[in-house]
Amino acid sequence: MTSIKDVSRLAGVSIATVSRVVNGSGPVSERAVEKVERAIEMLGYAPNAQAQSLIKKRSGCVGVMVHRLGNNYYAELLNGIEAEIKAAGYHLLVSTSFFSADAERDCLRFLMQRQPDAMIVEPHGLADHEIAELSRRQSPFVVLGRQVDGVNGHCVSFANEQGAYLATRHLIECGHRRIAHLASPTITTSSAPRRAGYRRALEEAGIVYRPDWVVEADFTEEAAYFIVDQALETLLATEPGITALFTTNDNMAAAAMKIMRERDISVPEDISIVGFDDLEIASLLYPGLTTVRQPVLEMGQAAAHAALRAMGAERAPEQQPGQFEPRLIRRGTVKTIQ
Amino acid sequence: MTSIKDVSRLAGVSIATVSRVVNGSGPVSERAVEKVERAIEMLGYAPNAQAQSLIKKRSGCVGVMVHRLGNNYYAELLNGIEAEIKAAGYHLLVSTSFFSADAERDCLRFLMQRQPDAMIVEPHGLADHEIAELSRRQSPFVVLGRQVDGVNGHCVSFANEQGAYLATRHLIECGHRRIAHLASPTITTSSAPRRAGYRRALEEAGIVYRPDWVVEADFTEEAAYFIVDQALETLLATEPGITALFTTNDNMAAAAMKIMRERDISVPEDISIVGFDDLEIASLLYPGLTTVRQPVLEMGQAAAHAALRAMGAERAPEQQPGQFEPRLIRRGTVKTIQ
DNA sequence: ACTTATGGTGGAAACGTTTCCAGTTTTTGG
DNA sequence: CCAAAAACTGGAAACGTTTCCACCATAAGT
Repeated sequence: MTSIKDVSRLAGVSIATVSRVVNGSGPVSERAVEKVERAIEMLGYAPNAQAQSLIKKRSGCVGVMVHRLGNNYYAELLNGIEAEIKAAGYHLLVSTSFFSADAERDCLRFLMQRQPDAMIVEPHGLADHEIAELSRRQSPFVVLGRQVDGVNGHCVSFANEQGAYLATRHLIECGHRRIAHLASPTITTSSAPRRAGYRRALEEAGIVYRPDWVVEADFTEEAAYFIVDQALETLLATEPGITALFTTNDNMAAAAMKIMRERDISVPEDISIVGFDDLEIASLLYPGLTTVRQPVLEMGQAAAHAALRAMGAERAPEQQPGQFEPRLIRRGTVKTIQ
Repeated sequence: MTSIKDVSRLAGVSIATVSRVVNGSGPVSERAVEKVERAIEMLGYAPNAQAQSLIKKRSGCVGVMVHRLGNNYYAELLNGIEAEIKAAGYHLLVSTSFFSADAERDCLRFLMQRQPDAMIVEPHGLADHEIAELSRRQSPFVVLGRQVDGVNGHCVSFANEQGAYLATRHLIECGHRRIAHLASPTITTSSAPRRAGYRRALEEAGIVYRPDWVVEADFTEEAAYFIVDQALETLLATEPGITALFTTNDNMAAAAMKIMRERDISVPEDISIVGFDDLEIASLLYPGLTTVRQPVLEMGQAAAHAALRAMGAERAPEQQPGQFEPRLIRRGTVKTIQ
């Protein structure tokens, strides 16, 4: 790697002068500019970003922690984040933390050691107080997916409980009373509120909540297929059987629809389904998936905006809401019965 | 931010000693270890990764350039890359370069300035010679998606021409002769070979190639929907109409299926469809999408392995093939006619 | 008791930059 | 033509580390 020293030597000027022409700071004679530029060209010199950020106090990077990359939900989220961050001239340092508090701690430590100018994290395993403490170490700090008290920064979240409530209430309004719930693992932040929303809608309608009708499946689709398959096995065996299913996300709903098809159970004729998220797949499936819209892209953008604003970026847009609200999207997987 | 100096001061030892206990290098007395550890604990000290990699010659990061994040194809690819890279103790520095040579140059420059220990890039706009030249600046350098001559590193690619040939031949074998092709923009590396494979199958069967039957659509799904809609408008209007469609990827196929449904064109009764990639969505759609399997996850892993091997990582697996081969996956979107 | 290993320690150079300061040259205005 | 201002330049410190080297003890072998 060629350094600034090589350039200064070749150009016959001092290091300071090279630095000035590279950064356009301070006055430099035309003659010197020319010599330096020629030397840079010849050597293919590019400044070492590590050395730069060591002395300036900014790295030009935003650290991002999410669970996985290989998932349409996170793809969408990252898309929202990246577009905004990049437009403001920053770049992304991404790391994943599969579902475990330890992995999250490791991930965060790694990211923070690189001195990012801001952090955007989506914690699941970490407790609130730990997140709050961490947020004090890194100034712009935005947490995605939940509101945590005492955090030194911004939180961008979604009204999961209300979303699940809307989904379940919709099924109830369509005459369903035997409604199962395909839930995500309890470590997921959205898991508990979605279960709660489901339960609230049930109880509000005077329907008794049956714990054996909420079954847990993994978030990953590959695993989901088998687990959903197994879960449905049990669910479909009960007498009288369920007439509707509320799944904790669209991917699970898609897997459930496939499994039902394989078992000659018609959706929505035999069983109605409501998903969650309204990812692109929801509109591509047949029948179109009735679901609860979570504006994932916008949430990513909001997180990025919050970070940019806190960094004092020029292009920092106005304050966004901290919590996003759900909206029911009716398509073709719910049938009105009786 | 607390530095090693703060720790050394608090512990009452020299900077060198602190460094030794942090890294477990060199001999340190038990007493000193204890004092230093207590000081680290109290201050919450973590070494500055930038300073570290400035003097050691490694950063622990692998730079990755892909086009977009918000796409199931890239999500899968990144998943493959990240899992392997992370397992070897490295982390990802990700940046996207929307389809333009300039954006790719910028992206690469940014990434390389951070002195990654290796680079994994998926170029589209850049010419071969430029990539080859770039590869000489950064030692472990792996290029994804195409084989480029003279590159100083490894290439992981897919036999796109053959894949498109298989897809088209399958349609021909099922009796189709009026087959259209929904293609990706020409800047995409996979675009030309897939068009060529489509054409080869046609000509091999003595079917005349009609340029007006290959229409171009954007890679992004949102745009795809409208463009596919428009493209199909023209395609479906021709007399005698097409009986089959080969799309350049599964997302486009999914969009096409949706559009056909909206127009009361039955798949595969009225029109057969073959996709490309075999992403998860292919098996989730109804009817299941017949497609050409591209092992995206494995390709990501292969790229990561190549990088790790070149970095001399302990956990570097054996040599992977440079080019992956296609395989036709038959599901339900192709009907045998006549 | 005298050399020789050994364990422990701190000083200082180095990594590649930016930036302050002081110095030198050039320009400007009278 | 002279002083003052402005333009330009290079030296050196600083950023937070690691690591080489030298030093001092203490312990071990003759």
